[in-house]
Amino acid sequence: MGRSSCCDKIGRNKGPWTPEEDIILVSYIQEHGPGNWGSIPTNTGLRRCSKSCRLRWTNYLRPGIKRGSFTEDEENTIIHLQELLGNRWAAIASYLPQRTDNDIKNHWNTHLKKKLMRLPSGMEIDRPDGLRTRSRQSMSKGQWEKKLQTDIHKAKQALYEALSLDKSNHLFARRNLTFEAPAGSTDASSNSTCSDPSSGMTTGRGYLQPFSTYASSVDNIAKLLQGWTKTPPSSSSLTVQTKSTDGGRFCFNLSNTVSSQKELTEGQQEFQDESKPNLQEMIEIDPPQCPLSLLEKWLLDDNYGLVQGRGDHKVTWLF
DNA sequence: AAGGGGATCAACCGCGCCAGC
DNA sequence: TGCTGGCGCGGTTGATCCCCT
Repeated sequence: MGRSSCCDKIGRNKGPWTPEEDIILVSYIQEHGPGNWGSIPTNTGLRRCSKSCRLRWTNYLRPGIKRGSFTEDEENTIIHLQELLGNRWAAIASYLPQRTDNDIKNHWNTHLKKKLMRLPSGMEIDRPDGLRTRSRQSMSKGQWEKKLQTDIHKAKQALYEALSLDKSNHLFARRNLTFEAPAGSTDASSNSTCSDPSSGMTTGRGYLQPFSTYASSVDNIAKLLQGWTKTPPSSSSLTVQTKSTDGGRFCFNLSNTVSSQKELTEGQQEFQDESKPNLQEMIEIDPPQCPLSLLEKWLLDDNYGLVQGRGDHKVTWLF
């Protein structure tokens, strides 16, 4: 007989989480930071085991999670990494920080496995960068790993250049942007545009995807936390508007204060990085000094975010 | 309109690792 | 050195959704 599950304890809830439970969990983590999962049921009165709390947070409530369908690029990355690493979903997820290992695992089992099975042996998978990779019988692992590193390096370089060009404008940091998903869109991250009312400029989803990514995640939590706030909104703020899944307009802001973070413990600071946005009916965003520096750090440090396991998704907070 | 079956995905389960004692 | 508890991970389950007949 195996040992009994921690969830088997009398009085423990099982099954789907209720919005009330989510609120309790998010509120607690907002205050104390993630980790020390065992103390959560005790301190919050949640009738959930520590594992369940951790899972709920990492797979669903954690900010920065990108939900919705996988892009072709993401799928190809997963396919290659699966070939390289096997079913080490956490390791694979570390290359796709916005996706959870559970998501990737599910997507692999439900879509990609079948997709690969349908491909005749030797069929090539198109990659957006023009490279072509043979499925199931590709180059050696070492070769592919090198190639992956090169691809990542190229992507970083392109991003770095893009940011260098845009730094002078710093549109999203200094100005009031309106960020809208098309009416009827079920995923704010998939078809969003961002416009700068002062310049009339509109950017595509690539440039501001971090916002939309966060929006899709915030959409889950913000609905639960309407009216809940810890700190008053900042005066110089960035307002982001999107439309919620039910078609109604949905606004949020993010606030980020670098100096205050220095006084926090490492664990708290990591959490602050992730969860800084105050989730309110209308949440406020300060000019994202910290997000940009995080991005810059990632750009400048080859190892940043690439070798960290699932528990250390410090780069999930991308802006 | 109803229901059957496949697809999807959130959540659970059990094992292994590791740090602290 | 062995034990214990906390946590992470991969595999699996089951509820719900969706499509087809």
